[in-house]
Amino acid sequence: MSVQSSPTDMARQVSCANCPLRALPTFRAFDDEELAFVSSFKRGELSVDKGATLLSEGSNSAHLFTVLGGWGFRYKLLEDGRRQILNYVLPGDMIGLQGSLMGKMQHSVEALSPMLLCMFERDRLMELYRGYPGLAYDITWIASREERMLDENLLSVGRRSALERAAYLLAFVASRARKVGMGGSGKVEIPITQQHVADTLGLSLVHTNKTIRKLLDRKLVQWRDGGCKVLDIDGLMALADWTGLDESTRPLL
Amino acid sequence: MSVQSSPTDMARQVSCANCPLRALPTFRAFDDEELAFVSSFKRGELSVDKGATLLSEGSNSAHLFTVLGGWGFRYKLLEDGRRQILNYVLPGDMIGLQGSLMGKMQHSVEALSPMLLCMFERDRLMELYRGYPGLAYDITWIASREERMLDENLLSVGRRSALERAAYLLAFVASRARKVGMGGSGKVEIPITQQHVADTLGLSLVHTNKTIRKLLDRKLVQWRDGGCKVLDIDGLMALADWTGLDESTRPLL
DNA sequence: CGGTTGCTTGAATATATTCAAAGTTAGTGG
DNA sequence: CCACTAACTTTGAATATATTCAAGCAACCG
Repeated sequence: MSVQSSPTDMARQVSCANCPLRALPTFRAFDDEELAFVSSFKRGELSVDKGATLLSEGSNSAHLFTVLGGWGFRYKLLEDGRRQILNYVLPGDMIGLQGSLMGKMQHSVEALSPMLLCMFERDRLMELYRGYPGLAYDITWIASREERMLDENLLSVGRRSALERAAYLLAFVASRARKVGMGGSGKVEIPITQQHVADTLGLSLVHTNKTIRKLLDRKLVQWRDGGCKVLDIDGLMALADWTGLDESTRPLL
Repeated sequence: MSVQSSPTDMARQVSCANCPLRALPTFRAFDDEELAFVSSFKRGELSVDKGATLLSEGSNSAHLFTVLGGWGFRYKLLEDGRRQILNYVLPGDMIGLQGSLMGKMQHSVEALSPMLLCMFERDRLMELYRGYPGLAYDITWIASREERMLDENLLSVGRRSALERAAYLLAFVASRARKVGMGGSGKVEIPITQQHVADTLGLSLVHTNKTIRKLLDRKLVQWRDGGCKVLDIDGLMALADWTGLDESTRPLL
């Protein structure tokens, strides 16, 4: 449950070519020209504490981010405070794209742990589209991937039982985390509270607690240190009738 | 509840420049060059009956479509047959983009009424990205718009009460329909059954029926001819605490 | 130590599902 | 024109699932 975050003494700590994320097999290789552009597109790094609001609904953010490290989540609120968590954001994910394309943000993003982000300027997005069609295609691909994850989440909230939903959620987040090297060789530990789980599944806190208990009893997960340690992803997947994300590699901007 | 669909005697019935949809104020104006490319990108028209499956989960469709007329919906199934409707598709919407970008379809699309679609070849998508960055941007914008709608749907299914959910759904679909000229000067009639509503809201058919009854009692909608006539969109919006899609204009491919 | 945050529990209540059946409507074929 | 069917809507009752309310507990922090 740790994230490397060092004080921001320089505007540019990690060069894109040496980005540790890019070395992971999940991400497709970029050629030199693409890498050079992405490097120049990068305007700085942002590091935030756990609990920080990165982007908020209704605002008109001038930036676009790629997560370098840490965990976060996207959510929406109703007037009276009811909250729905839409998806989680992990290293390699892009945030703020919706806002960059369409003006105002329609959702908020909050950090679940300390986070380190790569910052891009939305104004240069058109330049990317003009000069780098391959990267433009990648951005559409990334938007489409988010859509696919939302489809799955909606299926889950709409049609799975509480137990299946919880199993799906934890398997889903843990398997995404694995792919970006979180948890290393051991088990993934997700830094969420049961309130976050409740707000993702569309259930009350009390009922979520009782549902998670069943997963604990089956030894599929452990709950500790204010987080969830996922012991048996395959078991969770079987319980939820979920076959996993069938991604081979994906782009990293 | 009618859709103009004439027999397909020619491969190309409507030229893009004269596309009746394009004339609507919802859609942004395209310049001649863009219009010429879109026209050349178009490979034909597809007209299908109510109930037809346009795209199905797991398949590897070679095509991309824009809806010219009629109603449809996107959905996913669980192994045991439980169905979740993810979103509705209306004239001006693009379908099959996810499949085109990422290979296999992860959801299915079915026609709710007779539909007329404009067909594009996925192989030429890269050509579009290379030669027409403005259109490439538009496609990303379209993907992002779908994501935004899914965010709203997820908020609704996860956090709204049954009554609020039903009100939101009908207001949402009706207001999208209005924008593309469906219903003309009168009230919008949505060609869905209560089973569709149930599968969208994540509720059982029986409970959905009892919930819709409350909307009927409040005279917000009427149910007839196997469809829903939306009488009072503002009333539905107020009930659901939903402020509407804040779109000005959007691209039409 | 006192305060806060997060987890846990039981009981009362509310919401939603399942089961079973019947009514309605439009369409089909005799 | 009528009987028959299929698809959709409606209803009531029994049951299951989930929420709310109300406490209490454990860990952590200043």
